[in-house]
Amino acid sequence: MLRISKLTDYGTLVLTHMASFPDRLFSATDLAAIVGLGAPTVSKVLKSLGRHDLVRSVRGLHGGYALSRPPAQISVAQIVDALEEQPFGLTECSASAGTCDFESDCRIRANWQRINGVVRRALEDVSLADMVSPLPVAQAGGARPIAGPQSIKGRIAP
Amino acid sequence: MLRISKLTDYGTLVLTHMASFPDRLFSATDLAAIVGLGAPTVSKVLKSLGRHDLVRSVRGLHGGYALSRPPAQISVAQIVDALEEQPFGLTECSASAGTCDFESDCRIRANWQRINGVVRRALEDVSLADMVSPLPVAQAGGARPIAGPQSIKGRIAP
DNA sequence: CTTAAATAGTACTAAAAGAGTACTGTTTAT
DNA sequence: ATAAACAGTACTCTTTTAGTACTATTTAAG
Ligand code: FES
Ligand code: FES
Repeated sequence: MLRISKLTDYGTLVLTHMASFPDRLFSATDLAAIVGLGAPTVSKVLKSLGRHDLVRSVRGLHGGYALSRPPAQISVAQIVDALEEQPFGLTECSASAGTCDFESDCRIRANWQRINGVVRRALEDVSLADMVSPLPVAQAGGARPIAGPQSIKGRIAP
Repeated sequence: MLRISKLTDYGTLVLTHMASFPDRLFSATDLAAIVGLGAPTVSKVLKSLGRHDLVRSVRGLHGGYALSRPPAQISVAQIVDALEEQPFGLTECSASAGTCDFESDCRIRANWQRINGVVRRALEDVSLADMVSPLPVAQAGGARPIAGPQSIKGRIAP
């Protein structure tokens, strides 16, 4: 429905918080508490982010996660790529080749790919650094967790 | 997963074909055959498009559908609005107010709304007229139907 | 060298969304 | 009167998403 998945949304939320304190190590449990989500969910998100080298992990006692680069070098597009399963693109045919039998004769595929390009550029243009400090046009507030059933649960449970 | 729904994709496909012959009346059955989809599905899409005044319908014998305005005045954004259920926006909180308890303190909501704006503008900038004739950067081919299980079915069945 | 606090990985279950179909009603030219 | 076409509704099946559970591995600290 032209939405990013909730996990991706959670990812931006968690990373945005981490970007406020780059270099600092956070345990998944701490982050979950801060952000108001369930610990297993945050854990899942961080593991995926780690596989894509957006965060680095330290195992063992007193381990945790930290950003793997400065916030300015992590874009929303990279977060989306890390947490969405499918390849980027608004339609299946325009996202990856070979999914449509009539690709070669497709009249509108090129247009969708152009649209995809614009959308992607919009996501690339926003970095974590932009997320913590307000953008030119926008005004920002404090910290904030995410809505939905599990965030409420996560909020109630310790 | 950052995709438009298949129905929306079908909508662009059907409308693009109709845009090749503006003012002409097409029955849902004919369009289904042309485009290679199931008749009930195309019917469903056209009904939704009609409710949003993108096509006008003529009932009764020899009835059918035609574009309600010139192709240049119908944007992809309008098609998306007509066929997607949810309000426009990449995240739930940024799409509509009141879905998140912590909206007032949200640090990244403004940024998502800015991203939404860019994405929406990209969709508004492409019209049906652009879809039939290639855009500056792209080259086009002939006609083409859509992939997937039901398109194959629609293709096999008369 | 044992323990406890962490991450890593995998797999499962349940809920939501999406897609397609069926059926019944209404309109209208012939 | 009939048949072709749109209108509306509601239902079922499938796919995707979300969340959780469980087990293994790592490592600082005592
Ligand atoms: S819709 Fe399949 S290639 Fe264009
Ligand atoms: S995530 Fe809910 S308002 Fe920002």
